[in-house]
Amino acid sequence: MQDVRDSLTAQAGLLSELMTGVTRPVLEGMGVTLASFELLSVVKAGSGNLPQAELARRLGISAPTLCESVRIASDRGLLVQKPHPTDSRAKVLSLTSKGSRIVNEVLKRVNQAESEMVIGIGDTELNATVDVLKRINRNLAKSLNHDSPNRIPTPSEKQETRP
Amino acid sequence: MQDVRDSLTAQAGLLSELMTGVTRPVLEGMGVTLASFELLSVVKAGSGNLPQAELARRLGISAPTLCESVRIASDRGLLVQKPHPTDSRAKVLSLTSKGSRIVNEVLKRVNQAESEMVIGIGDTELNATVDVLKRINRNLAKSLNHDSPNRIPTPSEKQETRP
DNA sequence: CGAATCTCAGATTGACTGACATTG
DNA sequence: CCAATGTCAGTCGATCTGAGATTC
Repeated sequence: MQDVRDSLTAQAGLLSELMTGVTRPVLEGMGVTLASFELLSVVKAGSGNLPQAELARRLGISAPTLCESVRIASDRGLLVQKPHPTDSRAKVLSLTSKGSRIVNEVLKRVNQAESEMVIGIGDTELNATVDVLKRINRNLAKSLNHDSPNRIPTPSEKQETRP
Repeated sequence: MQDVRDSLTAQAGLLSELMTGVTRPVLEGMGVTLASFELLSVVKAGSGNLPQAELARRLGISAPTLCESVRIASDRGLLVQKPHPTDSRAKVLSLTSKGSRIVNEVLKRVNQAESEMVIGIGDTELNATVDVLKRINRNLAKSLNHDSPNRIPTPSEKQETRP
């Protein structure tokens, strides 16, 4: 039966969808879009010392798009741009207290939802599930890299796709 | 540790992302957007006898958005509109052979990826994983309905949110 | 008459490519 | 001189809300 594989992707997709259903109302209540929140998250993860180009890479968006996102978040007082300490082409981003507060608030709500969602499920089962998902993702990533080299290239590794 | 819960959502999200990474290049190769493909999928699932309003509900988009999507897909010869047999307000959609061919092609590629992703994973593990995911989603859906009634209402169940 | 279906018009969001100045 | 960074300008795809015509 293909049903198992099929519902595996379906259930994983549903889980993701439900989780964004958790974050969406929280973000709306704070007047922040999902795109802005994702930006704030990677800025936080980068501890305020990553240049915009690297953040764009991590978010999987283009530099101009990030630039616009930064402008919006900056206008709303969620983050600030500072010159890069050693490379004066680059700018690094860091969260304001307001931006930081928003990220923490959303993460708190997400953690709460994550606690609720595993009620009645044992640690052994949970670990086994995560393990299987990881193996599946490894397989999937391998088969992706195999027949479609869609990776986001870091700028130093450029190659001619066609001469 | 919260790591287990945390990586659960992360891995589920990654799986979804990787799967869209599978479909995207196939769709691009056929000149079809993801939104169009999703429309074609639900049209196929509805066996060509669902009115647009119901399709919009299933896709979670508004009627005008669906109307526009239909126009695009119709212009490209992927589906056709026909009058509803009994309700002359409504129109039903059905796939053209071209639209049907595209859906089948993408599904074939998805099935192939799904086969590859479970290599080396036993049936028992797989079934257990799906089972856990289903339970998690049930918990999550319950907690969502609880503190934010965000369901898409079918038009006959309307209620005043505020008088 | 109220409700449902579809469509048109206008606005918004988030992404893209291309071009450009500045700097490494 | 070439590569990388950030930004501006223009465009596009997918969504929304509001309004309207038609039909149940």
